[in-house]
Amino acid sequence: MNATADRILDAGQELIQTRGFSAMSFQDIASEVGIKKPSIIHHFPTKAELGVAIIRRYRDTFAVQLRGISEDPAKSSWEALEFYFSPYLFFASTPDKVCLCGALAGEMPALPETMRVEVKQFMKAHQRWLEEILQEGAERGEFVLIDRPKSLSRVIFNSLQGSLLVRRSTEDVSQLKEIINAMRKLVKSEFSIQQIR
Amino acid sequence: MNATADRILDAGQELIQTRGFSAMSFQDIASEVGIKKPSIIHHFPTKAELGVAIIRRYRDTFAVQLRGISEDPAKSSWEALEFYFSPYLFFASTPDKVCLCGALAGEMPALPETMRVEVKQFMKAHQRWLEEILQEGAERGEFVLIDRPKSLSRVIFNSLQGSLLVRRSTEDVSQLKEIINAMRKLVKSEFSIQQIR
DNA sequence: GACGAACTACCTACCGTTCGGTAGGGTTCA
DNA sequence: TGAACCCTACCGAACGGTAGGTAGTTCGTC
Repeated sequence: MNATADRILDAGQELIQTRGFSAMSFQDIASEVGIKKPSIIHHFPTKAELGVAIIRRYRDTFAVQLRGISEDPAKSSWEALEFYFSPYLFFASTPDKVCLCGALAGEMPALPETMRVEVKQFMKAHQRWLEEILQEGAERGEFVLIDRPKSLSRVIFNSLQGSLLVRRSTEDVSQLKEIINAMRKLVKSEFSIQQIR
Repeated sequence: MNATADRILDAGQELIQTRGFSAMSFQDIASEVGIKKPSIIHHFPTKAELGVAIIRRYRDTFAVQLRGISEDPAKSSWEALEFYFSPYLFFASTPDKVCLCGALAGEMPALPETMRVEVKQFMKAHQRWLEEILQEGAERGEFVLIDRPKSLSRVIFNSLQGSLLVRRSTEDVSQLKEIINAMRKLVKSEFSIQQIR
């Protein structure tokens, strides 16, 4: 019983995450939703405005969920981190989906300026969330960080984004799971250290 | 004094690395090289064939250079690893360039089948190279690996690819340098371990 | 309660532009 | 003489977006 505008956003997001913004057309969305092309333009006057709306909705829902966890004192930092991993694990279970911001980052120079602004804010928010989770987990003693939270959050974030990207080009579907396992170890220092200089 | 075909490949590669294959047109290349559009088609009959030629050339030159290092007994595994890092560091010094295979991986579902095959081989070769470098370095005692070479090579490869991607969306240009420093530490276990379970 | 204004949602038909690609002619040079 | 190279002039299809119109709903006013 979704409104048409929502179904347009759904179809558009799906197409961006699988094929990319440049390769997605109004016609593709129209076919998916079951309406005609100008009807989409009725709801979102330009392709750029549609793109901005998709990014904002995605970021907002993610932000709300994450804030819900971080502000709940019953939830541990570990649970927050696992929640942060969960969408990546979901994407990895699909044939070709990647994180929305990763997909858009891949075609930044081709995006309209209004969308670039949104993507940048999106990226910043992601890195900040992750850094806060690590920082708090370290302060609580849940994590034993192998490096500074800022540096570590970048390694984790970039690895996850890269994994989704690389996974598309390898038959190997387990790659992201392995990366996430490595990241779990990274924040708990569970590696079997052979030698320390 | 390059031949026209080479200049077409140069311009095409540059455009893929900055804007992507889908967003690159024959007209863009023609303008860059200073010839007309059909002249490009004279050298490369279809866009897909041009794409394949660009990937093969890129992969071959990289493979030759890397083999030259790995087969030179005077070169250490550390030097091989640094050589592997070097193109990423170069890309990071440009405004928007990413690794060719990373750029293409981002639009895999939109690529012609012939190109997808090449990209897959490209990815496999990269991961194999890196794994061999790590393996050999560990056997020589140059590296002290914090995890299995296969798992570690994936973390490194994905982090590097992800860094180039993410860097486009952040003002922060130092991000890739930090990642590479973290990776250097990762293969030498130079982290200041706070606690080991 | 009746009625017209205004609005939303969606449509058909079409615009100019750009896309990848084709046909065929002219020039250069071995 | 003929192959390699580059050109002008096209093509059909698809692109984002516009113009104009038709239903159906909402709402203020008498």
